Amino acid sequence: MNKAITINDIAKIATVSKTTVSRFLNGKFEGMSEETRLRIQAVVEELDYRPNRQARALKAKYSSVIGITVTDISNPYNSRILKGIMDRLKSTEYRTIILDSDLCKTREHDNIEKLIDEQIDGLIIQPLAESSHDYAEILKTKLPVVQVDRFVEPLVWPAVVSDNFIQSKNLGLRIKDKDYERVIVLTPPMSESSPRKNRYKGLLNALIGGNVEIISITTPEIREIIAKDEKIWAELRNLLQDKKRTAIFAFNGALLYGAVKFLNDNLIAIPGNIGVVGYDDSALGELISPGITSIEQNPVEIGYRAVDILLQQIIEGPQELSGPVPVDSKLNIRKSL
Amino acid sequence: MNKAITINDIAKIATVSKTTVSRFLNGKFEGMSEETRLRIQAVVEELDYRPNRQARALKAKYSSVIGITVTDISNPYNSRILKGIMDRLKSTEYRTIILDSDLCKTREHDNIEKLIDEQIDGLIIQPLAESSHDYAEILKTKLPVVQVDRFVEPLVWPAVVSDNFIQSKNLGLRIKDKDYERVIVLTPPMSESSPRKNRYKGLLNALIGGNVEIISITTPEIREIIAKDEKIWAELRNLLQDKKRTAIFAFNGALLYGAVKFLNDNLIAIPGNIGVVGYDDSALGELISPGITSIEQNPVEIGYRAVDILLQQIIEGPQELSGPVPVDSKLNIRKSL
DNA sequence: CTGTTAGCGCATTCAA
DNA sequence: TTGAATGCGCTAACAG
Repeated sequence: MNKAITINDIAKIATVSKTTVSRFLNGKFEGMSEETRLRIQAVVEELDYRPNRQARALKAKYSSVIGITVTDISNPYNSRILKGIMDRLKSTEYRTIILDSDLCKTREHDNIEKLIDEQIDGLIIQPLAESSHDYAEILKTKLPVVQVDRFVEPLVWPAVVSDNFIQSKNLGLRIKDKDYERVIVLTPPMSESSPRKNRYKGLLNALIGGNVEIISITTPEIREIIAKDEKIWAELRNLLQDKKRTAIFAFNGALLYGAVKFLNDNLIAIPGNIGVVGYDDSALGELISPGITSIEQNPVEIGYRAVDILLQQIIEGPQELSGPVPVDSKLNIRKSL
Repeated sequence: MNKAITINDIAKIATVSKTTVSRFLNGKFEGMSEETRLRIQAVVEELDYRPNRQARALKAKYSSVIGITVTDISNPYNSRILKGIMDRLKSTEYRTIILDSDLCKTREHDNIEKLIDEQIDGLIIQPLAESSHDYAEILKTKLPVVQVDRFVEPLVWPAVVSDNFIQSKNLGLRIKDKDYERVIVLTPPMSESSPRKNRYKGLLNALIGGNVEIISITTPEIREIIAKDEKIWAELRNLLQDKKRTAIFAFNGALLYGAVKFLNDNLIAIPGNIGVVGYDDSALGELISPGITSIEQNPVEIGYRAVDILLQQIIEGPQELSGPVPVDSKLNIRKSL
């Protein structure tokens, strides 16, 4: 950090005013003689000068940083959303600050405040709260926001999410076709997450009026890769006592893997009387015996789209909102159901 | 962003000078009357005042931000390192800026420059280059740095890494015990990564002087979850022609899963004539039939330790260096080898 | 086409 | 025990 060189140094050496250097730095070449431009450029390159971003942000009132809150950064699905975001942003001026809420609403709240303190120009949020009203600290700013993966209602910010309803509906149809008498849904609390709600609705929509029974087991939020909470599996074991022909539908990868493990451990063959299916965050379903039929989302694409929408908002101001932007997911049909 | 309140506002309302407010904010209470302190405190809380971080950083020459570069943020192993880092940092003043090098050295270089521009107080790096000399832009600063997962030599910065040598050596011993005639190592280029080198060395150390042959297949860097590059598997198929009793040792999760998939697809039963083992980034080995014997690292712990060491450096200045700090990994013995 | 001037919000001398 | 003055590095009127 040897006495970083500043705009003043450049100005002095190039024998121009710092205003002119500033103009140069910001690409405002209109009405600047080619000669001075080249002169400044030479000095800048020579000294490998890099403007101080804090100073710029302080003065200019924009920071070129995008804030991001995710529910849990160690979740492989989330980390692929981040990949998409960062990849899309790499060719721009924007930096990101990523904060992990660790599935905790209080922390999410703190994180948002921290990000706002950071004078971010835009926010990408995977919301944890139940309603947009819970985000008063954002609402009272005019900050451009886009939601990813989940969204809160009323829909005041754009949202980019998987096509949960459709895909779960298709799956519901498949379950019906396969003559299951019952489906057991494994999900963390639905009230807190729009995808879960929509997955449930899709399933319901496919099964309504038929004679397939739907039961849900509501689990805690899962942080592990394989859900091992004994209570969940005890409850499942209980339900399975009656030997009904049952499809188990896990709403996330950890529960899906947990279910597979449970069935393995209990030597319950699949797909026999019991079928298993679910959302596969790690995309490893094909390797897990007997081949897990699963829904594979496209988190990288979600990240891409979110950035596009956010930048558009930042540049052109608020846009029309017409419902969440769906990103296709894919049903990988394998053996387990 | 409705006209954010500043230190001036606080000063005015509390009828003190901004100097005093500044002192208050920085906890310099020595020789400040309790009365003014309480008065300022009241106003600050009342207005929910939050100091502008850019201005503070501009003036104070430190930013309270930690920069991080990872090779690939979507890698579940890396995302767990990040989890550890962020988790450890949450109780501190520090923020993080994470940049993804996407397995590309040029991008890593750019990222480091960007981070330095950001006036970071410290850097956590998962290095992609081959030597510390490749990091001239860091070396010429006095920036506190700690390496995670990998390290470059000569060792000029602390490094927190898995106990690669030991664990691979143990594995080598196991391979020898199981009477394999040959081990085929699946790895991306070793020159670029200290863990790979040390895993190889550990294996070698266990096998040297015995009569187990070691062959490596060097693959490209893998970005997918399951390595599907046909060239790799064609080469493996070729080697396997001779029906030698072979242990396949994959140096990362994607290759491990790729190998399992290859063997599945080709109906090669494991563990029979062929055994499989490897580093399991996703920690799903227990679910993959027939149960994959694998090495499970502890990336979260690596993150923790890295933060501890970095903060110590930031606060107390450079510390003695005595080799990389090892973090225990674990050999999960299952069926595949 | 370019420079002068005036801050942005804060921390830090130096005085009082 | 407190304040006035100064400047960090930059951008943006407003002149010229």
